[in-house]
Amino acid sequence: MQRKFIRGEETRLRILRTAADLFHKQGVRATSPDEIIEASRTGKGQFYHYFKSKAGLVHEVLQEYLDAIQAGRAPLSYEIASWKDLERWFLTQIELQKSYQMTRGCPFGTIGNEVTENDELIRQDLSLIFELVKNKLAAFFVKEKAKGRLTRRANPEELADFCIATIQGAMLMGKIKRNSMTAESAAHQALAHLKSYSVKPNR
Amino acid sequence: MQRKFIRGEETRLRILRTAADLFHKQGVRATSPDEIIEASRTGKGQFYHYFKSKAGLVHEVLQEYLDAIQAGRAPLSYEIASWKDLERWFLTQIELQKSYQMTRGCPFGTIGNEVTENDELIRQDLSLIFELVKNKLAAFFVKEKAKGRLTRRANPEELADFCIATIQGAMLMGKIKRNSMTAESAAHQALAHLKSYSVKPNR
DNA sequence: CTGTATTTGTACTCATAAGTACAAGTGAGG
DNA sequence: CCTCACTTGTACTTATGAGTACAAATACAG
Repeated sequence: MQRKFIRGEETRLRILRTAADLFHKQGVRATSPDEIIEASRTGKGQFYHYFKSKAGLVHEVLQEYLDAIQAGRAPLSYEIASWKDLERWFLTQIELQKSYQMTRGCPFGTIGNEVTENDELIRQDLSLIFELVKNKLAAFFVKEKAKGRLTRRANPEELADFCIATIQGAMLMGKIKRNSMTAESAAHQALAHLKSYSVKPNR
Repeated sequence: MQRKFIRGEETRLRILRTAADLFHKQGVRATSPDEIIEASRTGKGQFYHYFKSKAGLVHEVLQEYLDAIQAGRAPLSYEIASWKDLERWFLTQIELQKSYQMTRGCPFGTIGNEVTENDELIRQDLSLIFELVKNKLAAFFVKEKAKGRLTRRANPEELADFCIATIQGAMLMGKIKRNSMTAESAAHQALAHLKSYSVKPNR
């Protein structure tokens, strides 16, 4: 009895993906259920059958992002094993943004900026995502440090947070200016700073 | 005939300020004219008498921010004449954020993240604000460089953009995590990086 | 081939968003 | 003291947002 209820699962996924895309494009608030329903070629029936509310859908969208990052299904790799990987991590995000002609920001940042005190659950979902990303970045710095390739001063978590903050700011500015140059140069500045912690191992 | 039509100007300002505060708190999209009207203790009549539409109001709010920065009426100083000033520029923004218990981000970033392709005018208003800020920051780096206190490599505009991107990202993360620590450490990292361009003048 | 679980479609509801229409009030200059 | 520009109040209007109700279709289990 393996493949049961597949039809519905596909519908659910179609709604989820469409919603994620619209949220990324224009934010949560600006996206109505009706718009998601039309873009996903479904109906009210399905929408509220598979999701209990719009807020519930947002939660599931974020959950899916989290899972994707954990499972390596995200459009960029969060597994950093080298400085080259880290550079890719920065630049790929801007490349993705360019693929939308700089009209979008980071999907998480976009949603994050909309949260108010009434969206506590959403805020926590986002916190979790950023926590996960931070840990993945910090893991790299920890390893480098263990190998004696980072100065004693370097604090892995702090550096990881710095990476996230910079790329978020860079992408936001990129979207506002509709121009990738400042985003790219901010990323390069950040990378230069990070590398300044790097030292030649003694042996 | 100096003081004529003051009553109306006060009403207009009250609406403008209330709107700015609500936009900062919860974003533009989440703020309805009715909410602004109620919070400013006015009425529909006044609202549409003094502003042609909600979009027009947003534009005027941003215009007012721009003027305030130019006139030095902003809640933080954008006139940077020393590294100390620059540090203050970074940290004051986070202090302001703390005064709202980390429930808000940067007023410009908050609005900026909401813009879509239908808000071209608003996007341009924001671009102008950031351009102004960038120029003020860049002016400092230009002066330092002229005095031989920055390495030849240092590109003032690029450094200014880096400042803006970092503080924007830091404040966004601060809001999402509802916690100032990462924002503060990101700001310190950024400052450390900027200072790394600083050199002792030869004479 | 029939009953039950799942999936889908359509019509309705109720509140809010954004704006209009227009009447009435206010107040300074002549 | 009257008039006209400015200011304010209240009642519509029309569209959209978010969700409910419920019937019909479909699909597999036995």
